[in-house]
This record gives sequence, structure tokens and C-alpha cells, in this order.
Amino acid sequence: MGNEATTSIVWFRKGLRIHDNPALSEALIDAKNFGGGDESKKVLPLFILDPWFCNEKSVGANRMNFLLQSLTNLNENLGSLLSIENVNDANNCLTVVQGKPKDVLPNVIKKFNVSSVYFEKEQVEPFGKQRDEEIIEMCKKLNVDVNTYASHTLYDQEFLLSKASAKGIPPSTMGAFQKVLANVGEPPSPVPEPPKNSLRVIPNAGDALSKEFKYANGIPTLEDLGYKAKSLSFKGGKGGETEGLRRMRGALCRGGDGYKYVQEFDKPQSSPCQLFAKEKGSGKALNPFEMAKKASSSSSPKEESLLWPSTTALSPHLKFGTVSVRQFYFELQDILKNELKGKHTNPPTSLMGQILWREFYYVNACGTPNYDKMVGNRICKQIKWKHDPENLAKWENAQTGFPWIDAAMTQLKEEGWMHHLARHAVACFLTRGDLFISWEEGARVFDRDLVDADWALNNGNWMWLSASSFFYQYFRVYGPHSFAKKYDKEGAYVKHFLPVLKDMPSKYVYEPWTAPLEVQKKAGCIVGVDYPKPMVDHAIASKQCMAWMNEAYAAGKEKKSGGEEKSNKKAKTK
DNA sequence: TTAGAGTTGATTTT
DNA sequence: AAAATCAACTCTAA
Repeated sequence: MGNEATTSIVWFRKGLRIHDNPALSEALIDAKNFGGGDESKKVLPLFILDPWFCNEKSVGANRMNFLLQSLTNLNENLGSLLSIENVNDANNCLTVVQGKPKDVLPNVIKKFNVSSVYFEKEQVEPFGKQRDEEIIEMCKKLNVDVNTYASHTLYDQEFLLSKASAKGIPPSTMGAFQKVLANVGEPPSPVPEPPKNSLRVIPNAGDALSKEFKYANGIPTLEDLGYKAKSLSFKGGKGGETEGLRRMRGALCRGGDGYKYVQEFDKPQSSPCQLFAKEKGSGKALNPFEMAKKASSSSSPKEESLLWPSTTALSPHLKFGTVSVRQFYFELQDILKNELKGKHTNPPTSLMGQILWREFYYVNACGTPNYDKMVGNRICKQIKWKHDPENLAKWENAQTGFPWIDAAMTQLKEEGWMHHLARHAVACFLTRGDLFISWEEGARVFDRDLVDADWALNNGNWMWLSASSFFYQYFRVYGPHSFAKKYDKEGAYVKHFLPVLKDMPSKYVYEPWTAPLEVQKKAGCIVGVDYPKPMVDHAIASKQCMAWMNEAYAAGKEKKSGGEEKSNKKAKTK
């Protein structure tokens, strides 16, 4: 009995893909080598739905739906790797169990004589880091090998941090970060995709666990997870690696031959008001990587056409790892170098720049304790934000009375997505621009409702927009009725998400309270009755906020210079 | 110590 | 369309 073949677990959390997945690849390589090649180890691909996050209060329906779609697709794609003997298990190669990892894993380990566990390292998020530490400790006690890999970001974040400074202080500006990158060189290349016939699974593994844990014999539905049926209307396509790679390559080929979209991508110029729409020819062309692979790949004939906003909307795929950021990086790099020969926009505003921003926020999240809070956060300005649940609720529920802000918050609620600049506008409004409510409150709402909610990026961007860190020009305030005008003069975006304003003349659509009563009547939208009055006078509120920001900065400076004086004296006495 | 830079402001002037 | 002005932030590099 002691000599019988043992099992490896590949524990999926993010990284829901079979391409560039070092944990999966290494597990399969190791399984094949086991027993001198005669007898191969079995591999159990496992996903654990933790009730901690599997609820509507923590994760909105749009994101949970995207996750379930991603799991469904992961199951399919794992099926393509199955060994011949597992031909009947194609519908069930990913085991999905509901429970706490610290309860589920020891159980699985004992049941299936598991000798090793493989997973992608969580390097940043406190909850995941602690979870992993506990699991690693548990595995040690059970004498189970643990193999982890940094594959969610371009670089191993600990490595990047060690290269940033001797003390492990992350770079606080993009310029400094790019210098670090220039010194470390290219990120690791994607690992080769595992070959067909390389995965030997345990048939119906989940059934053996179904007594102790909730196991759906397949991928659960939203209803199974207790989600009340809600309109699911994320427009950026289905979850899963197949759709993710299609979208990535569609983005790289946007604008037809000549790679115009990639060539001219310039983030600040992209419109936050552009609705998701079909694009002529996009997603049809093949990029060079695809061309090379074409012989072996077969795409389904009935593919749904991709819908595009002004940006790529690839963020949910990068969040869940259904697209490897390294794969994206190298395919983009190939086009920039070989197709465009260096004639293109550049970081930080280019498409490559967007990948670098992601990495920038990750390294900062990794090197900053209490990164998701103001108190105890080394890089965060200490500001006396107002506690105002009523105003917070108005913002959250799209009742501010500023159509552009309310339309964006409606898009968030309904679709689970907003353009980056719309996020800027609503974040500025909530914090330093108008309401002076803490960025932590806003971050909580985004973290629940965004399909692409990513801990490192979300908290970092909220600090940026509230002028708490990274960005400090607090006197540059987005106008809640002026900013969107330069992108969308007619107010089509606002009218789409707030149909009550659909007949309001464009002249007044961003400031309906300025329309004469006759015009409001004619448009069927009386301000104060059919649509709220503006909750603040922006001119007054923003001036007040600036004064408070000024105070907060001055108080912080005093504290700091006090400390510096001391150390100066110390230096002098020396 | 200081000049210059910083992915994405608004408004007015040229 | 581009530049100047508003009032003036912090970080980096010299």
C-alpha cells in the first residue's frame, strides 16, 4: 500500500488557465517522472469556493458570474489535456468544492494519498497571504511537498522589491519604477503549454468529498451560491481563458492591418463615455503569434462578436489570470518591435504603459503594510475625512444629482465596469473633490461591484485619486458637470444610463437644474421630482475640500519637519 | 537647496 | 487647437 502511486493537487485560485501556468506545468512534469516513467502520478485540479467571498456582499453578481464562467472554461481546457484512459472524465476534471481551504485541503490530502501541492503564490493580498501561510504550515505537518510560483504578475514581487531599494521600499513614481525595470531586464517568458495526453485525473474525485463538503458535481450556478437572480450585463465578454485570449488578440489587432489601435493607444485621450459596441473587422485579424499557431488551433465557427469600449476591457481577465500578463506582454512586445518597428506611443500612456501601471501598483502593495487603510499606512496622507453615511449612500446609489457621476455609478452597478477616467471622476467626487468622504469607503464599493476588482490596483488608485499618495495636485479637481463634456458633447453616455434624461436638450444634460422649468417639463424630467437636485454646489464644495486638503497636508508637513529637525540635530551633534 | 517633472483639470486667451 | 493662467502639491535628481 505504501508504494502505490500518489497524487498531486494543483490548487487554482487566480491563474484560471492552462497557458503559461507554471504550477500546472510543473505538476504535470513531476507526475510523468514519478515512478521512473512506468507509472505516472495522478493530478487533482482543485478550486475551493470559500464562503468568505462567495456571497453577494463581498463579490457582486457580475464578478461571481465571470468567475463561474472562468471555472467552466478551465474545466473544458483541462479536458483537452486529459490522458486517453480518462476519456470519460472530460466533463469533470476540475473539482470544485465549497468550504474553507484549511478544512478542505487536509481532507483531500488524506483521501487521495496526496504527496505534493502546487499553486500560484499570493504575494500581495493580506487575506490570501495568511491563508497560504496556514496551508503551507499544514502541509509541512502532513509531510506534503508544497511548490509555489509567482505567475500572476510580470515579475516575482519580492524580487522586484529587492531590486527597488536595499530596504525594500517600493518606487513611488512611475519614473523611478521604470528605472528599476531597466535594471532588472525582461520578465520571465511564458512556460510552454502542457502537451495533450499529459493529465491523469482521479475519476469523480469530487464525489468522495461530497459527504463533508458542498460539492456540485460540476460548476455551481449563481443560484447554487445563494445569489438572487439579477441582471447580468457585463459587456466585455464571458469569463474564461478561451474568451480571454480571443479578446487579447482581438485587442492587439484592433484597427485592422497596421496595428493602428496598439500604435496609437494613448490612455488620457480614450473616451470614458464610449459605450461597448461592435467594431468593424476587430477580433478577426490574427496577430503574429496566432499566425504561427494557426495550423494546430481550431476556432469555433459560431463565435460571438466582441464588444469594445475605448480601452481593451481585458482587466477582468488579468484579475482572474484567465489571460497571463506575461503572455500579453510578449505578444504586445512582438508587435511593437517587429510589426511597428518602434513607431508607436510609449509608456506610461501607451498600452504597454497600462501593463506597467499594474506592476507598479503590485510592487507598492507588496512593499506597503496596511496598504488598504489610511491609518498605519506609510505612504498615505492622514486626512480627516467626513463620516457621512447619507452622502455616501447617495453617491453609491447614483443619486448625486450630477448626471455624469450618476451615469457612471449606474454603469458600475449594472455592468460591473467603468472606463478608468469615469472611475477617476466618481472617486474624485466622493473624496477630495466634493463630498470629502474617505477613499476607503469608495474602495469598498468598487471592490464589491467591479468585475475586474483587484486589491492592489483598487486601493492604489483610490489613494491616487484622493491625493492620499502617488498624486498630490489636489487643486486639480474633476468637474462633475464639465469633465465628460469634452468627450461626449451630446451626452449620449448619460442618456444611455439615465433614461430619465433622454429627452433633455444636450445643452442642459450635464446640468439639468439649469434648464428653464418649461424645458424640464417638455423633456419629462423635472429636477427635484424625476431626477435629484445636485447634492452640493460644486464651486463651493470643491473650494472647501481644497482648504481641508491644504490643512491636512500642512499638518502632515509639520509632523514630518519636526521629526527631521530632530534627526538633523542628531546629525550635527555627531 | 532648487529646478523640473508628474499618464488623464478647468477656464480663458491666443 | 494650442498656450497661458489659475495657485501651488510632492518627488527626484542634480
